Amino acid sequence: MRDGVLKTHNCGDLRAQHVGQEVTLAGWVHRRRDHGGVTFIDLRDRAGLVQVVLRPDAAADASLEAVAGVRSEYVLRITGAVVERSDEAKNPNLASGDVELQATTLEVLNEAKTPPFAISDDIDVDETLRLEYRYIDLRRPAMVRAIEMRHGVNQYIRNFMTERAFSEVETPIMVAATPEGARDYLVPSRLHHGSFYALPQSPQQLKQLLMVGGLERYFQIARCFRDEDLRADRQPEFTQLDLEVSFVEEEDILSLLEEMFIGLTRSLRMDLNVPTPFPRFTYADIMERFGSDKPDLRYGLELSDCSDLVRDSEFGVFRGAIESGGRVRAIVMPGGAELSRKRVEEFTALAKTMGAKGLVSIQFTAPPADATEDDVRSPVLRHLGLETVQAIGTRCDAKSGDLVLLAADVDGVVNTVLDGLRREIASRLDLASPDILQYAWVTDFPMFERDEQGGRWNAQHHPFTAPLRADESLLDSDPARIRARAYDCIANGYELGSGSIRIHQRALQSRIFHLLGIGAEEQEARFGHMLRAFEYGAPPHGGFAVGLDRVVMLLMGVENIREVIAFPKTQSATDPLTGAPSTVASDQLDELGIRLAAPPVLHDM
RNA sequence: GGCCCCGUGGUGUAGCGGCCUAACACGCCACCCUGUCAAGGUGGAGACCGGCGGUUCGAAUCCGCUCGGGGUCGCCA
Repeated sequence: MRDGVLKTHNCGDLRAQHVGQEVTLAGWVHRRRDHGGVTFIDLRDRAGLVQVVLRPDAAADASLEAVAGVRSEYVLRITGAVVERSDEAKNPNLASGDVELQATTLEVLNEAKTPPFAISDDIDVDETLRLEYRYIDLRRPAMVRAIEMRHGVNQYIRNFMTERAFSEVETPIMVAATPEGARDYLVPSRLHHGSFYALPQSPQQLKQLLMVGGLERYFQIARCFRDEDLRADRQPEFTQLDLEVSFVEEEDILSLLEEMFIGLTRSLRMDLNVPTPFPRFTYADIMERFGSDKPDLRYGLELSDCSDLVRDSEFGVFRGAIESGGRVRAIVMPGGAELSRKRVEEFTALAKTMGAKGLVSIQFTAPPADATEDDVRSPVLRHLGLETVQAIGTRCDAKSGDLVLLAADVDGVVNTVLDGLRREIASRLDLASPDILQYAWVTDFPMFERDEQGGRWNAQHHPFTAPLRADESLLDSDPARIRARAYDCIANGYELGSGSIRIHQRALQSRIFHLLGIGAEEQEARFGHMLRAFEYGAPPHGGFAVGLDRVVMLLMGVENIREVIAFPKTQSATDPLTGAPSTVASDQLDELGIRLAAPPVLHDM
């Protein structure tokens, strides 16, 4: 950085090479050590810490006397000489620890109240308090690193995309509401009472229109908004790398993004192991093997289908589940045979919270193939018989000392339950290495899924996704079997992004809308602009969107998206710092033509 | 909407029916101390235990409701 007026150097940047120079620093008092005659101040700025020595004696400038009143987080400007410390006085724990500043003048730029919590990485502070005082929390080194990591990601992406002839295009934040998909955040219109803008869930339609507009290669680091319940990896507003390309097929998009992810990770986290090329799975395959479309692939723990082994057994729970269209599948916990009954019951309790009616356990203290009844501990040994139990153990590839857990239900429930158990087992056995970032692709998603009532079809990805060419013939006969030209990127158990090849022909798009239960009139009202655009020479195109908050989260090795967002919201979507959302004055509502159905509810702590 | 966990001085915890007019560490305040770097020494201030209502002779400790926070299932085209 160019020498400034208030400071010539950063505190954290001072090194032996600066010895002999007179410098002026400005920063915060990280710590003060008053020894009577001499006082040490660790002065902190964004770059780090440096020790300043102040000796306010008769020979010194009178300004140094102010050090007596200096407290933590005071903002100081200090001029002095950079000197090398004596060998005994060097501090190897500090990047600038070989040198220190001998202060000649001191200026208090601002005083500070004692902060509500310590500015330190190794302290565990209530998160609401951190958010209420986020401007103090951001001074912690971990937060500084996270913010800088975000910047690094953004910068890498902009360079990468620019080098490949992509143009960054901004799209509107106030758009038309889309009843499809997630709940919209709405903005009332003053000029059109009763009408609302929506904040975009993603720039999906606009980027497709950019393709029709001939842009060919678009990207944007775009803010997206979805009014749904929050999670550790979900915020109501989040940032996506949004991109769209014309004249491409799946392979173009996947290889472009794979190259980007590899380069991004290696340039920002050289120490991380990134297995390449990224493995690819079809949706059907990955669901069968892991029960999830975003499994953590740093460990195995694959699932096994045991339905055929128990179909004819006397155990009614299994038989019943299969007869009503379900299956019996299993996961193995290596070494789980030594768990007490109580510990095994914990798995059952966990499974029940995820919708399972129960969970069947089998503990093997011998290889399943030649286990006797004495080598098997299971509440259903008698119901299934030793032979079946042996067969289950063999099917699951269980070893002596392992625990097999079986869930019986429809696929949806079994997948949720076994995915949950798989994560829990991996967590207990500490199977996920923090040194690996294991990316993977998932392709061939189903095009449609039934809504909750099992009635009409919904688009699994979104209604502009093209069907696999080979499956187009099923449009009229068997929509459930149609696969979409959609793909996800996953990493370490998170969905990082998804995309698809889009429909670019009006006839096919209209046909899909019909299948989704959107009639001609509704199509015109809600999607007329898209259909019309497709009539004016829409090129084949496809794209992708990457959840950048999650990417930064993985690169920082944290498990919470709020740790990499400067001003995140709480689980109930509030901001303790600014008080959002807030009530508004009644004349503000009057202008918008809005009357509240009920008086606002004010909450106290 | 469901389930689980948490809520004690500024911060983090302990206490889990009477010994609590609440303990410990860090921080804070004052004084001492010229080389420390999580400085040190001496002394001191600071919470009525998220809120409300019950149970009990008696509650921070038990119960109910409620508010706030976190995790998760549903939800997230």
